[in-house]
Amino acid sequence: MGAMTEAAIDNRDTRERILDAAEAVFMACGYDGASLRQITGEAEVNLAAGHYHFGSKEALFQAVLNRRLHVLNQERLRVLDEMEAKAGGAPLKPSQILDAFFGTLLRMAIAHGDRGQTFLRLIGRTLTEPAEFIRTVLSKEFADVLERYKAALFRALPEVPKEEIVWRFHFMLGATSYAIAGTDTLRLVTDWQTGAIDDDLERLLPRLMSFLLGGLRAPLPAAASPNPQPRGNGRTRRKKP
Amino acid sequence: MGAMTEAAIDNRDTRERILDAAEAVFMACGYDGASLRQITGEAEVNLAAGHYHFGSKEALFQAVLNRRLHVLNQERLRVLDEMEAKAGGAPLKPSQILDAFFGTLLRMAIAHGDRGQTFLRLIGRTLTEPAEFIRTVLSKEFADVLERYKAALFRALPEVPKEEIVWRFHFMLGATSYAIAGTDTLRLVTDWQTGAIDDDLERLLPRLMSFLLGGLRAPLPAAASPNPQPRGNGRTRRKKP
DNA sequence: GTCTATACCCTGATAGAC
DNA sequence: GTCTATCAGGGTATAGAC
Repeated sequence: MGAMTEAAIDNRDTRERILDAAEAVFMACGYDGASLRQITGEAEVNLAAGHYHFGSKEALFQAVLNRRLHVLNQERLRVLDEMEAKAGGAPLKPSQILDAFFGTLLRMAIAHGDRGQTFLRLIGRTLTEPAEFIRTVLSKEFADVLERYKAALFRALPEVPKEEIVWRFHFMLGATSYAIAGTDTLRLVTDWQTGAIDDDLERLLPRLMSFLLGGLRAPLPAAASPNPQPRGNGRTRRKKP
Repeated sequence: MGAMTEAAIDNRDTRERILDAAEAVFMACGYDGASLRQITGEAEVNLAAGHYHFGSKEALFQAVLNRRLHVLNQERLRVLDEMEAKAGGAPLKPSQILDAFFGTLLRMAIAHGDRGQTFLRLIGRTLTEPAEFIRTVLSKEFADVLERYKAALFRALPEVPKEEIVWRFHFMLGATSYAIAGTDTLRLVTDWQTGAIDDDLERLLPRLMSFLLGGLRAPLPAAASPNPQPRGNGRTRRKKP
């Protein structure tokens, strides 16, 4: 403890500084767009220091990601645990599950202010990164959480085929990634130069949630019919037995 | 005409060869992952030929994209025109509009076999590319189509605020991009090593369509209340005045 | 006009001195 | 642990061959 020399302090600071700078630059430029020289320059450390502490650009990105994703997913598990405990064995409602998964994400981002927004956009961006190794990282980090949430959804919607639920989970992830990847993408659809992006972040949650719920609980597609004209237009609802 | 010298023929072939090779490599490696040397090498042309014909890697990518996107969006406009003509002034049904937009995409892909699948994955991948210039390209290419389809949706859902429709359009684009970006992403959610991906492509359309329709027509979120617990769980429907 | 050869500066990565 | 030097590979630009 008294052995906490200046060198050791510097070391810890170097690592943290690199992580912080990397998060900002990755966020601003994407994985490929960011350069190690830019990151280490902003962190005011030597170029090789990045390689010394993390080994490679990929590993650095992975470290940046995990630092945030881990606490998010732990929180997601905690919330789900709490809900299931409170339900005492009864299946949860779909709206509860979606809120625990997607709501936790957005609420954590809102709670952390600007930093949270950066983190949110980074995640959104990352979920849409095509690089192979990134999806490997993600699938590992998300494996537990997704398994738990899928199970919860299976129980919540026993009349919906599991295959269908998995697909719809996938659709929901896509919609959410797009929504949080930043307003850049939104400009594809709209022309508003909404300066009020911060406002919109708070409104995003209810908006997104009703969309996701509507999609998750939509009438099932006609079984195995490859009919190109879906007929599920009306308000037909699946009847309970 | 008689002046169609060998040089001119070679010229056309060079451009086409570069485009074809670029499409394949971009598709396989993503934008950043692909290198001009790899592309020109596979096309068996000189490295600088790419730069001569297209000016830059970005411009080449843009050319690759537009070649496919243009015909897709033209078809989308044609289908919408046809529907609206047939409706004779009456608003279209949301299901028709979504089918014209998303169904046209998937049906064109299915109709073109393997080539179509490549094209589909390329588009899905592109829609999730974070690079700035790519979204610039996309927003130009999609401007007309999105404007037309937004207008159609506004007319189809007069009781839903336009702002909400735009958001939901955005969500739908995200869900679809994810769905078609390839099964790689799907492995995040599922463990099935489904070899039958081709089968699934045909089933994707009805699946996706019911999800999107459900989301588009979902009950509206509680107006301006930043309540984190969305209550739109039941089938409450917005009343007409 | 088309295409080639070549050079320039950037990137990520590594080895070895301190 | 930290830094310097150096490497192969990337996109880009240009001068010159046909």
